[in-house]
Amino acid sequence: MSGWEAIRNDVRARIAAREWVPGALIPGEEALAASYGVARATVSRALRELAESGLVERRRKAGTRVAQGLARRAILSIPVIREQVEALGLVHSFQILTLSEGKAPDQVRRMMALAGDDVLMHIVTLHRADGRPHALETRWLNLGVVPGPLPDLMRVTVNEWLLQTVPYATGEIVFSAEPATEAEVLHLDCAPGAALFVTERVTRTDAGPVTWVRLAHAPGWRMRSTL
Amino acid sequence: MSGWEAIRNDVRARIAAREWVPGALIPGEEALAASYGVARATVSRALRELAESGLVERRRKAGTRVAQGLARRAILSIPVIREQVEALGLVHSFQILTLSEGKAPDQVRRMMALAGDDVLMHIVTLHRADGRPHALETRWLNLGVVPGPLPDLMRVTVNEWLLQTVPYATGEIVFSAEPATEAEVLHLDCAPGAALFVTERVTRTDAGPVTWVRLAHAPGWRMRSTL
DNA sequence: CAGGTTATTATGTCTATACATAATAACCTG
DNA sequence: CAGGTTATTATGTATAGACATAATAACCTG
Repeated sequence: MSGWEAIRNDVRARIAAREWVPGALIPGEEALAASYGVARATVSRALRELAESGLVERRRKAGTRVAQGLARRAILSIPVIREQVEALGLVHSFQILTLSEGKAPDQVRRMMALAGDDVLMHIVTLHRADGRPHALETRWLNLGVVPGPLPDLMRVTVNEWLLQTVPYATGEIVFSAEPATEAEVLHLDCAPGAALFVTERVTRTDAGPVTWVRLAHAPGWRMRSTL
Repeated sequence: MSGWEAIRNDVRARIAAREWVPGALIPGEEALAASYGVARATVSRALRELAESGLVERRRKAGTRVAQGLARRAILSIPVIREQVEALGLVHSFQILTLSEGKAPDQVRRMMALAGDDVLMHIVTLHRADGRPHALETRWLNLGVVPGPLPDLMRVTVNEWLLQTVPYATGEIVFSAEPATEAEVLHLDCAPGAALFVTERVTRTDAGPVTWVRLAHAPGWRMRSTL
């Protein structure tokens, strides 16, 4: 363990041990540096990490204090479905159910913040794990902002292709629980109204909105993370 | 915008512009430092941020390359329920339905990795937003590892008290969609089997597992994040 | 004393330099 | 040529020193 990590852990431990309670001011960088026998930059690095993880709050002149911000933070890794499935030791396969062009529904157009009445590509894909239905993907793709031609959609999923092609994109993601629609009952092979874990995602680049996708997972799907 | 941020953004933009495609090696820190006219440490800081956000991967001697790791990362902020509710402009209130001591069910004991047959405190709380049911919280609390006496549970939620008392804790969190149980139907005022967004969380300190909590949100709840 | 100006201070950033470390490439040697 | 040793290299960490910045505290001044 390198020096700044040791200091970060020590500060963490002292906060856990309630040596410094939430809201309290902890010693300045200079003082800590002296007490640990390191340079100020090293302490600074340690405290910066703690600030990024939300454990302390830092303000110029005011100093560093233990956060009483009542939030925990979790970093979610959102893998592509293939990796989700393969992580379970299962074989991933997929099947395109619909592939057409048209005007997206108003709700989708609003979430994508689409201005004109652009024509989007509409793709519905069923993902399987060891042959059993895993997730139903409904996607609208803005061909105007993706560079180059579409890939062979039989061989590679749109999502994986997008991650390669538009590697840096921002966006929003929403998680919810929704009762299975008729199409989902049919393709995911579940009971009508079954509780499905649904993620909805919009991604965009500077050039404009790229895609909107809704992923309905088969019943029993769990998304986990450490905090 | 400070220097290293400008460099981070420029590198980001050049990746977005496909000057460097996924998998490609980008120039070394020294070369970039020279081209931007800054010190190596400044470039290093910029690239480290990009590595932390998952856009590039760095390895000693091998250099820095654009990630083809097919995952996006999202940072979830998990606020306390009161803040969730107040963020919607509603008034939060809560009501303790059950408060007892006993042995937790095996499933909970397993998730908490409890060794002995410790007695835990069992607390069921109904949270309301503007008087309407918002979430049903089922909690097991390990009194052995929390310091000091319990607070006045009529005035402050266990969760907020824990965040103050045990500010640094690790844990796992699991999100899922589940059909409403009988108790949930009753207290959340929803249809039998309605799709509920459920979060399950275990937190622990060095001293041992602190708490296990299951939160079933009323239908329609959405959790959102940017990526 | 209210309101504005100035000093002070802790963090934020940057520099140049040095050495550590991990991973690869180049080199032997049997 | 296989297998192990050594050199090389890009990132990782640490250093002291400097200046920037934001926020507070102290000080005037009317």
